[in-house]
Amino acid sequence: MNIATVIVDVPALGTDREFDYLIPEKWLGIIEPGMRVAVPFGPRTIQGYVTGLKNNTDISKLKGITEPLDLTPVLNNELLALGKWLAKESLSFQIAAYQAMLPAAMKAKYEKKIRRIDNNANPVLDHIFKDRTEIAWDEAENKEQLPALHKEIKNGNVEVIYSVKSRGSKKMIRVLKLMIDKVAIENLMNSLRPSASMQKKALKYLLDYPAEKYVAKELMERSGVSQSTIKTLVNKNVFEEMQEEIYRDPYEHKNFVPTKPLPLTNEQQTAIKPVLHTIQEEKHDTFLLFGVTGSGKTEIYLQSIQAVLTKGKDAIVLVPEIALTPQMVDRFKSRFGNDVAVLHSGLSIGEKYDEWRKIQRKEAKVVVGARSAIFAPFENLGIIIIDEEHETSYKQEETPRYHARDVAIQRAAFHQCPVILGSATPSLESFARAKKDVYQLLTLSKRMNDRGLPPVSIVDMREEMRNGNRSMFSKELFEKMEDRIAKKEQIILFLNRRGHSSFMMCRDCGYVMQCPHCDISLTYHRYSNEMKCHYCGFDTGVPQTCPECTSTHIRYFGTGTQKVEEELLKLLPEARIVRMDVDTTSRKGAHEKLLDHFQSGKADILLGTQMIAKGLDFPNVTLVGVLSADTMLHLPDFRAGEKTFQLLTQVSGRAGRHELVGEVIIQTYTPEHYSIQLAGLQDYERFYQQEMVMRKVGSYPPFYYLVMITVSHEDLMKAFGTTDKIAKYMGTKISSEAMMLGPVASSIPRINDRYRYQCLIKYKHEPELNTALKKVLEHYQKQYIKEGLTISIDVNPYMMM
DNA sequence: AGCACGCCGACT
DNA sequence: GTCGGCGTGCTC
Repeated sequence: MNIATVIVDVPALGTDREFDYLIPEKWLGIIEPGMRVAVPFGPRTIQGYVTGLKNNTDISKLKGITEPLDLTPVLNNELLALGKWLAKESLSFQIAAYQAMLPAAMKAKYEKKIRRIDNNANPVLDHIFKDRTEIAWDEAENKEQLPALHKEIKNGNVEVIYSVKSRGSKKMIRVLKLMIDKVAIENLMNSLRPSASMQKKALKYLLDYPAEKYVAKELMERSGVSQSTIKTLVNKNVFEEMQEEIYRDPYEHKNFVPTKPLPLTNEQQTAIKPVLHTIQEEKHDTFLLFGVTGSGKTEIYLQSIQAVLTKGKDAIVLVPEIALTPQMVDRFKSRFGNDVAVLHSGLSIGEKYDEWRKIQRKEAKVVVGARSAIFAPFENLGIIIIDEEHETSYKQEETPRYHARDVAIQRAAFHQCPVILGSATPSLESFARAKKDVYQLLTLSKRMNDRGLPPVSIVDMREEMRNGNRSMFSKELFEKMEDRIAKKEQIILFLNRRGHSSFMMCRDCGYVMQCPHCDISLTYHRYSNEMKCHYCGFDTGVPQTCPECTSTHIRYFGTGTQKVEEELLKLLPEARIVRMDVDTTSRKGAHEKLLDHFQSGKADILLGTQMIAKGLDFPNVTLVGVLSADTMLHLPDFRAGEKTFQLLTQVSGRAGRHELVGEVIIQTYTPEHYSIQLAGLQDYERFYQQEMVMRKVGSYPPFYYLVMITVSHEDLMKAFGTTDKIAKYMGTKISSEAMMLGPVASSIPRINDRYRYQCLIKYKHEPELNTALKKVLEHYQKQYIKEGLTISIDVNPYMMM
């Protein structure tokens, strides 16, 4: 077994396969599948992943592996196979799959240097190198020394060297291990010359504070001796010097109050029983835990995990990024203490790497994290839990475009363990599967506090308008807000749009200010006093006069969180407001700070977008207001109704979770829409029935599977023409049962100066579809990548724009 | 993705 | 006649 098969770090079609390398004698038995290695590839050295070992190859001119980059494999056999499966399913490169499965810190960094190899006097090289033997390629490039160096390369006086640097930043600390006992220390002290006072000081410290190991820095500080004294003692074999890895613990300064399993209600007991049974039997099964908000799903997760840990196995809990609040993490940390690793996007690259290492070194048994935590390198997985399973953030929107739910089921089948999908508003796909007994349905219909769900009142804003109320708050909402503030209770206001106003229009000529790079109107941001594009980030000043007709009658339409905040300050000057949206939470830790502020009662109103809809639990909140329920409903997406229903239900669930009775007000211009009506009634079953009819009529999931092909190019005709050709080609490759829609311009026809066309395939069963799609990629990617054409294929898309 | 090899225009 | 443009094709 002296040949390794390697997937190299070159994301291209031609290189998306295994390459064979000879394992040099000195690495034999050391290099294993799943390790990262540095390998020569063409003229350079790059990173690769060893996928297997073998004895024979058809390749005659085999190169040798340069060196291993890991001490132990970073991917086990299960994960290696999973990556291969993932690449195939999502039509992406295997290397991209492996990279998505590992923390970003493991992505290779490359260094290109020029090394001097002549020994003769050479004025040109003497000038360039001075007294160094190596210089960075970039440096030479910046100083425009490359032409001269090229000549010297030809002359054989310098060579180009490539190296792979792992950015894996293990944080190391110098530790001194005590090698002699107390008696020996005393003997040594007595034998020292009187002038060696510093050494005596250090040794005295050792006697005063006995320990096996000392952190070098601490020892030096506390005993008051210097580096050189320590060095002397190391030379005298008092200490052995070593490096130890330390973890950056983002929760270092937090204390967790340990919690015990809570008694389960009858309903919870019934629900958890089949899960525990599956854990005992070590079988694979997928459960859909359908429980209204506040019905105690989390306690079921916690106790299922407890059962898994008792069996000596590990658990993965996925939570949507926006719900990965300190509140949620605390619940797991409190129950399982240091066994919990947390992975979310708020951590730095280094912190994420540390959490990952904790899992790999088997120091954590439970991981709570966002989407990518599904790849946690557990070897003995006992359960996978996906909370809020309907959340679209479980679908990765860049390659590899995978859905965490699919990966979870794939992994659980391998480990023969259960998957729990939990939600108060399951995705139609999952609920349909539960109805067909593909998943086992577990239901929690009662809230823990035995209160019904809070009453929801739907306010018709058209009616308000007719009655002369032109503000963004209906009479009912405003009165209730005044009432709550008077009672010192808290309010959550939800608005699904950040910024100030959604667009700016000239009242004289109707001009709407648009992004010059995207076909979308610019959003007015008051505080920064800018017009911003929410798609490409473009920003420009706010015009005082209409750029079209120079009129000064400019008006801002639509309402964003900023504008609501301003209005609130005017209407309820005594109210203290916390605004939470992308603009106020972009700074690290801001999210937590704002929530703490509200939690501790330092604010009366929490105003925010999406991010406040999930998982938050504030006992003192008794009023939830949705300012405009329609913003989502009219998006060009067949899931718009589903998303609206889910969002309204989630937001409503924020009220009255504890002792105080809650109330919800939904403002809308389309009160008759079934998504809004049924969200008001909190009737998921009926919503499901109704929505399924719509899906059936429209031939959408869960009745059909989808594949979306999006083509973009700076030239409109190029984008359209290519899409058209692809659509025609794919049309010939699918059966009569399937449907080919398009090409059509994307609903945002231009982003970042690139025109976008798309086509959609709807199908039930097409075994040859993947092969045909791969052909399309091969054909076009090869031909057009340099012209700047991009083709993306999204299997089971969630973003329809 | 790089980079080298390879075939056509403006210079010592 | 050579230096150098960037168009294909390969990388174990």
